[in-house]
Amino acid sequence: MNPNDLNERKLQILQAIIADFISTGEPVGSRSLSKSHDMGISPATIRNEMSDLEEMGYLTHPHTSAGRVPSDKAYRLYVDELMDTSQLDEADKQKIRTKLMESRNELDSTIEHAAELLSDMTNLTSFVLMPRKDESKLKYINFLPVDSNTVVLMIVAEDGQVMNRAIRLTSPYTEENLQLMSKVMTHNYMGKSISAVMAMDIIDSFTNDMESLSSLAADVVPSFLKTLEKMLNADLVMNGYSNIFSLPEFSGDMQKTQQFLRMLEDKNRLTDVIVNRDKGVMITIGDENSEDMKDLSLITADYRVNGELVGRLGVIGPTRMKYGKVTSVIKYISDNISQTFELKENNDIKEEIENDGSTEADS
Amino acid sequence: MNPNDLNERKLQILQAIIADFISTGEPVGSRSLSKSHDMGISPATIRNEMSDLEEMGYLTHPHTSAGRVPSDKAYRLYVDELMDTSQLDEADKQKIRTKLMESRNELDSTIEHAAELLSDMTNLTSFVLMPRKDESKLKYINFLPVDSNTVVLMIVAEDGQVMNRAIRLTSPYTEENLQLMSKVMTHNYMGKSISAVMAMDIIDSFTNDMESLSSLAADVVPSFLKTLEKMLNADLVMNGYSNIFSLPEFSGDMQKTQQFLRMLEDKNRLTDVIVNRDKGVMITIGDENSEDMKDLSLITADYRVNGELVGRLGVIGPTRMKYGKVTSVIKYISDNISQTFELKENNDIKEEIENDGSTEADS
DNA sequence: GTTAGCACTCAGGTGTTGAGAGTGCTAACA
DNA sequence: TGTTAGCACTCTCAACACCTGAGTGCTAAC
Repeated sequence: MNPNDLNERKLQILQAIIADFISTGEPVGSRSLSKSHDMGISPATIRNEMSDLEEMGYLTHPHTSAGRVPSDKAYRLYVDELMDTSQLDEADKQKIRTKLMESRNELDSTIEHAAELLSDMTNLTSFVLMPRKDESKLKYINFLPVDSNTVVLMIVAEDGQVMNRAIRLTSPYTEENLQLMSKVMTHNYMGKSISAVMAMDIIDSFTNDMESLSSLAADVVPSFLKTLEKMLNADLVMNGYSNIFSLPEFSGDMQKTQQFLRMLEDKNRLTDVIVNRDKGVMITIGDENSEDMKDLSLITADYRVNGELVGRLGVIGPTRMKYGKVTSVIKYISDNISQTFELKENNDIKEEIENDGSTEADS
Repeated sequence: MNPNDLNERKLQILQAIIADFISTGEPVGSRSLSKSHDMGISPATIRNEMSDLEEMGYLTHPHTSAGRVPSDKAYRLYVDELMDTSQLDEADKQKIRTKLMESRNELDSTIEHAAELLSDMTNLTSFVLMPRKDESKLKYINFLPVDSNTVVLMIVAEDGQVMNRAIRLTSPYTEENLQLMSKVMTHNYMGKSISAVMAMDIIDSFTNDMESLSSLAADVVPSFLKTLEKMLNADLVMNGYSNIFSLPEFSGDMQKTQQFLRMLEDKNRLTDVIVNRDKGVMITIGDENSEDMKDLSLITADYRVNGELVGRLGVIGPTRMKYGKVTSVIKYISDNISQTFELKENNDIKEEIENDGSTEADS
């Protein structure tokens, strides 16, 4: 359990095995290990140490005459103690900065770009959770006429989120009713959080107090609720799901591949898993995950907008992944997003370059 | 070429081969054919006919001692002349109607449901193109303040489409400037189509005429253009991409599967292909498609909203698919969407059921 | 024109075999 | 006492041969 169980040499051997296995995907044997990493020790000695490591649960054996493979426990140790998380060279950093800068005025595109970068640079499947809005407060509700029996519901929240949805009415409306409806709803829900509004008994308040609106309300309220729900549901953007085909652990095994893709297709489930992870950089390996991801690893990190923790991004792939590199990439990207969307006060250095001095506006 | 080249018996045999192959996926031989379809003819005779059919290009041979497989030309003949497009039983129809009814007030969810239905019932990968907006005209443009350096741009079109996007400004704004900007832009672009606005020289008009807005404009206009572009880009919803794993043509062949999934991952390309298809139900088989889809078939159909052709839906899968069934499903779904979103005047029969008479509103 | 018979072909499954990589154990060594 | 060489043993994997079943094409008879 305790890494202190392992003497220096065991640690060194374990690290070498993990490094070799991560880069090749093949079980590593004592002989080849003693060749590739010159550690002044014979294969036989390595075998003895390996045998110990296996007994301690750090290594496993696919079959008698195969080399050793790191266990989830070994990866855990590696991630906690051994790996190098500063594996990004300047070129990689530059690439990330450039791509994220391209769209630095718009959160949505930035986030899409982040997902692309993430899957490109790790060669894994990446995902980004769009900003969460649980506690965002409603600002106003508006109905726009479209045609004789269609209106658009528009919900605007204080944090700038706008959500809209076309609604077909079962009975005609009047302009006045529509405006009244907008006013009443805005009045009722302004400043309240989405979840608070959803908990209210909305239909009733209309049938009781505002009879002239009750027919319109009957059409509109269900859509209103659904739209609120949609605002709550964090939107998951994914990228690079076909990357797994280039990984040996999948390319031989159709069933595994299918399982993986089916798992990804269940976005709700995946969103759930991601939402419920710890803050900060979190790495879960193999059986630390739930059953259906028990031979996958998940690495996630948060990003902030205006200093507030709003979203999460990460990758999913086989337990054999380049933890060091991947973690560095994720960290760098999430930090970069957070910085880009820092409060204005804190980053007037770079931003002002674009601004050629003709500023007239002033709040 | 001409199906009239084929006498009654050849047609019958061809149809039988296609039917068998579609349902099993195995090359069909003369002997097994004479067993399964009793057509009072010996295997030897069938062999002779098959040989003729092969010479005419309707059948191929994976190798000497395998059975026959229909060619793309055979499928084309089958689709044009032989297949039965009324293969939906009442249960299927019911299922479609029910699911689409669930969300009949909201176009967006209806369309998502349509994609789900389509992939479920065909066991293929389905896609639905959201309503197209090339010619929709702008109604107004609005900017909502969010925080000291973020605003939300909101574009509303006459057809009820609303698009919004958060913009971070490089310099502060004033409420007045924001409102002025909304007014000016609304005034300039109201009633113009999206494509027309995109063709205009927007930045210039601000730097010349409205100096006080030029700094704000510099921040806002690029995002405005990007947003318009996004409104133009038809949004593609896909479903059931992992269905292909259950098909024998893929489940043996990793490379083919990978190719298929990579093709699906390039949404822009796929959208392009779908947008450029003919109106109505269109079936393209194998090499009738572009190179990268040359052993796939594509079936698409349009749906209308308020009588206007707005979107398209369909499936993609191996050339061996149940053309009759699939076509029936697609047709039924697209008709159903179109009906559900018919102009109110034409479908007051069903709709009124939900409406319990307390209608007060009246246009 | 249709059919039975027959020689021929080929993919795919099964069994065998040998090479290669690896382990574990033992005995000798420093 | 820890380290190492040597060796027997194990297991996978690729190659090879072989067989079977399904199918074809051709020919000759009906």
